[in-house]
Amino acid sequence: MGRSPCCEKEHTNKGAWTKEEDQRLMDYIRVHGEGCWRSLPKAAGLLRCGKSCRLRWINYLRPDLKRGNFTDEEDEIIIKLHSLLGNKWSLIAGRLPGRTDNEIKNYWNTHIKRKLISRGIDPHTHRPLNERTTTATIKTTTSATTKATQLDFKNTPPQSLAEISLLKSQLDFKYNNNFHSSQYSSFNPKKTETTSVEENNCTSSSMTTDEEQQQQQQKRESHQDQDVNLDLTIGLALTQTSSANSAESRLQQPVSSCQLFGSVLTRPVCLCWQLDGERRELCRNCQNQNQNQSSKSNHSK
DNA sequence: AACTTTCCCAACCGCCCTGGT
DNA sequence: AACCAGGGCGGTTGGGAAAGT
Repeated sequence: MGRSPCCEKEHTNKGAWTKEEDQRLMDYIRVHGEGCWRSLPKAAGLLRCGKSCRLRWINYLRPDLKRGNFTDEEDEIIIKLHSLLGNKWSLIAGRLPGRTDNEIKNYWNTHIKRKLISRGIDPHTHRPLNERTTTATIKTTTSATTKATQLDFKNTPPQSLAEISLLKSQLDFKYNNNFHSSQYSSFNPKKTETTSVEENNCTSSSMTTDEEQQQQQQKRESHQDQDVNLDLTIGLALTQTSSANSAESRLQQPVSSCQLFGSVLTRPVCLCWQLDGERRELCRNCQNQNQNQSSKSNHSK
C-alpha cells in the first residue's frame, strides 16, 4: 500500500504559477509566516498542493534570494563543496547565501558538469577523466585565482550519514573558529544540530594506541587552552543573508591546524590536509577515520 | 520565415527523515 | 515498537526560449 497523497490531486492546479497565485502566497506568508504547508493552500485561498506552495516560496518568492548569474567564485565553491558532499544540494545551498538547492542543482547539471568535463575532470568523482586508480587520493588543480583541492572518497562522494555528519562537523568547526561565533549564528539557520568534537572522536575514532589517544587528548586540551569553542553548531543556514558571512569570504581564510588532530589544515572546505611539499594528503588520523567510516558502512551492508 | 533541435529551469514526484502519539 | 503526518530532499520531467538548419 502506498503513501497517501499529500493533497487532493483533482482539485489542485499544476504547472506554472500565475502572478495572482504568487501574490496570494506572498501575502499569506507575510502575515502568517512559513510553515503548516499542508493547510496553507486552503487558508491562503490557493488551489495548490502544500508542497507546491513550499517549493514556490523557497525557490522563487523568498525575498532574500539572489538573482542573476553565478559568479566564477560561486562556481568554484560549488565544485569544491560537491567534491566533498556529493549531490547534497541543500547542504551546498546552505553555504551559498541567496541560492537555492534547486537552482544549484540545475546549474550543476547545465553548466558546471560541462565546465569540469572541459577541464578533463570527471564531475562525479572529481578525478581526471582518464585516471582509473581506486585509492583515496587528493588532487590539486590550479586556476587563475584559487588553488582548488579535491578529495575523493574511494571514487565516490560521501554517502553515509556518518560521513556527511563528520564532514559537516569539520566544516562548521572550521567556520566557527575562523569567524566570530555570533556572526555565524546570525545566519538564522532553520535547522541547527549540536554535537561535539568528543562525540565525533568517540563515534569514529580510529586511534590504535594509548599514546595516540593521549596525543589526541593533548590536542583537544590545547584547543581548549586557546579558548576554542568545542561545541559544533551545525547551521544549514538556508536563509543566509549576511554578505560578511558569505561562503566566498569564509573560503578565503588562512591555513591553520587540523581542529581534530592538530595536522595542517588548509581551507574550510577541506578536511584535514597535511602539506607535504607540493603534494597534499589526508593527515594520518583523518585517513584512519575515513577508513573506519567506510569499513563501518561496508560492514553494515 | 518555418521548422527542428538543443538548452534551461521551474515544477513535480516519490522517497526519506523526524517528531509526536 | 509501530504508526502517522508534516516537512525536506534529490532525481526527473515538461514546456518555453534560444539556437541552428
